[in-house]
Amino acid sequence: MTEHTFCLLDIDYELVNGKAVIRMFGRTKQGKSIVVTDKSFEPYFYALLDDGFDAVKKKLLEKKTPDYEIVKVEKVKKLFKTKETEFAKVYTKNPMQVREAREAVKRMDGVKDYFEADILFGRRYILDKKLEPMTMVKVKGIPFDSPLKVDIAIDMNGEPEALEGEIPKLNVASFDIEAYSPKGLPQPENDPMIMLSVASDDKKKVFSTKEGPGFVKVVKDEKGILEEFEKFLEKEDIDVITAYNSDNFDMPYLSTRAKLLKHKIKLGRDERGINLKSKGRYHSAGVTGREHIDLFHYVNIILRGALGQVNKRTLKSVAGHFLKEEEGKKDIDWKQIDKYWKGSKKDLDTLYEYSMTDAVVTKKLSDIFMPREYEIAKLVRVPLFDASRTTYGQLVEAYLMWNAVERNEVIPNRPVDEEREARARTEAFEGAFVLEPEKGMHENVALFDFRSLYPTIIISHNIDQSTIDCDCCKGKAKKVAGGHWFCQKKKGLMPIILKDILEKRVEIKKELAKQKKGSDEYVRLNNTQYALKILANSAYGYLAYRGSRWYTRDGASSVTALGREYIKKIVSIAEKEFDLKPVYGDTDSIFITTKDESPKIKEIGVKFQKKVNDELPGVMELEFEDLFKRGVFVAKKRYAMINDKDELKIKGLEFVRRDWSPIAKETQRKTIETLLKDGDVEKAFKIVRAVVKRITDGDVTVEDLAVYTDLSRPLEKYLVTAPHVAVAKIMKRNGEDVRTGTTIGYVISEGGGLVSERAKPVEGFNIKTYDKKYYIEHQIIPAVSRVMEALGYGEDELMGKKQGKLSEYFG
DNA sequence: CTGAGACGGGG
DNA sequence: GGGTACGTCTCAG
Repeated sequence: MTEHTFCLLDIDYELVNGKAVIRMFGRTKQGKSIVVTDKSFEPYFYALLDDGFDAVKKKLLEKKTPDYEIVKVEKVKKLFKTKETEFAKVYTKNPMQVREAREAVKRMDGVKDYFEADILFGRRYILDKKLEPMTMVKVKGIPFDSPLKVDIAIDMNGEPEALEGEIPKLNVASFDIEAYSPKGLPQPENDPMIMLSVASDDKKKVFSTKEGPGFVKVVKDEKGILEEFEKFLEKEDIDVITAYNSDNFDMPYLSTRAKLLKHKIKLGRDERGINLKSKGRYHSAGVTGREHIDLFHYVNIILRGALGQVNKRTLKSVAGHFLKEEEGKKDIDWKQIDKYWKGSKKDLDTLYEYSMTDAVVTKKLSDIFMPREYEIAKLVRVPLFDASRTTYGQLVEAYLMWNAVERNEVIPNRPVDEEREARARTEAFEGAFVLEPEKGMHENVALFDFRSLYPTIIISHNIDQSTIDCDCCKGKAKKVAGGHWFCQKKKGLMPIILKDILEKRVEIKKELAKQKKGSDEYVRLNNTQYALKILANSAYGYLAYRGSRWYTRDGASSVTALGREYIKKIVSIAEKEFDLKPVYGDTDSIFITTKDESPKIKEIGVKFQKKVNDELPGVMELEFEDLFKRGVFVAKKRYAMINDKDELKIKGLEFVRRDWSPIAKETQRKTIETLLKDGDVEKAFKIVRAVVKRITDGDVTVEDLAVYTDLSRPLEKYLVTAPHVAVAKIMKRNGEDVRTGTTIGYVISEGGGLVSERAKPVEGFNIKTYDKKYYIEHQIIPAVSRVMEALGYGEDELMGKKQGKLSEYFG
């Protein structure tokens, strides 16, 4: 018997003689890859009874069907809707039988319902054994010969034990592929892969078929590229494979190419290929024993809010956001990849550089993102593979689930389809309160906001599925805003875990303050507190999420009702008790200044904040956020601010979308910056007028006007003829090969009729024929008008139709 | 305003 | 595989 301590990377199971064997994959303290099997774990679920346990047990064990086999029934006590309740714990022979068994059991006399019959076997194991993915586990067992590609294989004896402590260094590699496709997005059925690049901590390689710089390893053919990748993963003993949008692109591509080349692709620690799954819009690609993590999910889910709508979620944009410039993505025009590939040696080297950089940039991003993902997986106790692909709601749910198990509470079922749909159909309830802004420019504005408003409301008022309108407090508990009451005797699971999350976060932030900025421990703690913040902020949404196990729509609407009450209350305190001027407020924040907009707001604000906090219940708190020297409020949710450090805070104004021309985007940016930095409306106005004049005078380039959009499907599949579709049709008639993925660049030309009828291809566009009126009225003016209107300038003035008060400048 | 349909990332 | 499913925006009616 040997003992091993390893970091739990992944968990799955294998059927051996009709029984499930748990497999844990990881890396030991000593840096060896390991698989640990456990043959002793049995699948089960709970049945809620309304008849005597013994009678039901007898019936269950007697039942003989080919679909499932009930091997054991035990009597257990669990908390069910806050009350201790008796359940039958029903064991089946293997996990796949649970689905059949649960329905049959539910149909039996004496059984009311089943519970916890929809939890994946590996996750069940983690929950029951109280393990945490991405932390250390100690096991004892017998070594055995495994066909898996691991250093150590152990068949476990006894129980696994979760341990505190650092995890060993994991072998992480990033990869990226390039394909040869003369037109449009590469199609794996037709277009070969020409190179694959990998980057780990100490290796950087491109596998391809042509000679190139030192980092290129030349192979015979495309199949050789696949084999070289497999060899790399095996030799470097890779634990985590990361890439960008690889669930949707690279992995399916590799899979299809391998199939066409009649090559059995083996990227995992066993002989199986890539396990591709597609559920609706979401795809996943897994390989046994290694974690394939697509960083795009992290960007798309976790960073969504942080990046805002302006920033695209392309690798280039994300790299630009997180990496220093010199580390950034090399950019080549990928429409030209085929030309670089077939071109001169210099062209080919450029392509190799590009391919290599893509893998390196991805690796650098994974160095930042993966440790964050580790902390998330650990906190919610879901294997990294799933945690990295999981939405906010599911993360909260996972956290509730392990807490329910720890507290011996029954986990509520997920809603069935009809219930889900019914929830989706219910009318939306009133959301947050937004204070109508005082439009225009303001100076010396202080911003205060509630620390975790919704979580603290849920905690303070004990809002939960199990506590809302409870029988035990009927008539006794006071109804809160929104008209419901919440149990005064028993705490609900959601308030309990939220309190726990907020307290943990405070602790970690204290600890963080003691650490040296940038140290390993600092980064780890910072990632943990970030993950806790994500969880806390997602809790409210989860209450009203239609797929939620702990759904309580009325609970969620009570949260917003209380939120409205609190924010209105502080607006009133600012006005009535401190004679301040609230200029804007949204949900949990308030922008205030003094009546004369003086710097005195700084001192008065301190007193205001203290007064508010004295009145708030325990965990609730109003915090000082920032002081702005100037700001322009345009409308609800649309404003731009600048603080003393000259940092800009722009919200809602970036309705610069991809169908906007560069000249419109640039004009909007310049205008806002000028307004905030100089506080000079006239100057901003001049900028707009100058651009309008440039357009009128024809002083622009095609690139100023061009909008680029990709075709997302075959041309004939478009039902609506958008401008880029119309242009694609023209290009096709001209003999060009336009297909899915082809980027269409177009400019709007002058003339009559629909915009789409006047859209012309960028290439060969006669700059003299652009539609001046369109670019002024539908591009420039809309981009700046909302801001300028808030400052008292109408569209007519902007366009110069009316010689308003600025005629002196342009007269 | 409401409902249906497009779209994201990837080369 | 004990999981069946996203959120946001635009445009037509």
